[in-house]
Amino acid sequence: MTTRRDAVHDTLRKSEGFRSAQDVYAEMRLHGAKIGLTTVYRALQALADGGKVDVLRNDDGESVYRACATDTHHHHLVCRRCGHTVEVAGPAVERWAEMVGSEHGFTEVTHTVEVFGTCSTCSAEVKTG
Amino acid sequence: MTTRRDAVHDTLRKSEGFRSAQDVYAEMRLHGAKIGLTTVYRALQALADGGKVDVLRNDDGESVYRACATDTHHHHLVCRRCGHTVEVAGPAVERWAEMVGSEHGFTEVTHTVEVFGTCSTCSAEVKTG
DNA sequence: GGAGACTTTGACAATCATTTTCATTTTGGC
DNA sequence: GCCAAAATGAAAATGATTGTCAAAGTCTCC
Repeated sequence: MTTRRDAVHDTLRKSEGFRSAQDVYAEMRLHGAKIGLTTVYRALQALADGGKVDVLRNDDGESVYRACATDTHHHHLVCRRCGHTVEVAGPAVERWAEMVGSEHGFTEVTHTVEVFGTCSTCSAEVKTG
Repeated sequence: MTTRRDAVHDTLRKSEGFRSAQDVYAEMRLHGAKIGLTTVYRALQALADGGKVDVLRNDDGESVYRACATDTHHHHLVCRRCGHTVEVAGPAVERWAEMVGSEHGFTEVTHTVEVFGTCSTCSAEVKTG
């Protein structure tokens, strides 16, 4: 029985940027889906555990999710106004993190890197509007 | 009247790694300080706003704070077991983030970079214990 | 020294995302 | 059809954070 989980995954796929669990839930209900908030949370966690979606925390500390195009390790460049997200690979950062870690004797080094900015569309709007 | 705020700041200074607001509050009470949870939150926010302390989110989504040695922009290498924290500068990362942003037409680019690992002390413990 | 204005404080209630609980439903195998 | 295991979801619980508001502290001006 993975219908619900698939539905959640589909909803994420159709979204441009990162969406919160509450967000996904609200959208699914809007489109008439019969699903509970609990299930959305569980589906999202399962997808994240399985590496199917990426998770990060927004400024409010909420978990936000995104179905990413690539399976490989990558980071995100997120517009802080419209949420538009670009996936970026950064071999330089990977190497840097590894190096910094080993320099200080740390092992099993992982890292979180997120880049925020204002995308061209939004910065144009700010100027005109 | 900045006594409380200073007290909060002092408590942070005495700490090795990142501490949550609840944590700081509990510790201050332990040491006999008469202070309210609300005030700790407010003090921490004020300090963070003023750039006096660094904030990040731990895996639980809690805000954690740290009084850092340097005023300049830097990142952290945090031991995921003991919380031991090393401040690291990473010009390479700064440049990378800037580059990635401008490549995609993003302006006002900021970034968050945190590196987690297991420090030498802890990895030794894991092996023996 | 004291009055008044303004800020800080803190107990408590309110919020809000997330998790837990638990009874019901569904699915799959037999 | 029937049973066991997994999935579902409504409602309650949790827990960090924020808002409220009255009491207390601080400062200035007299």
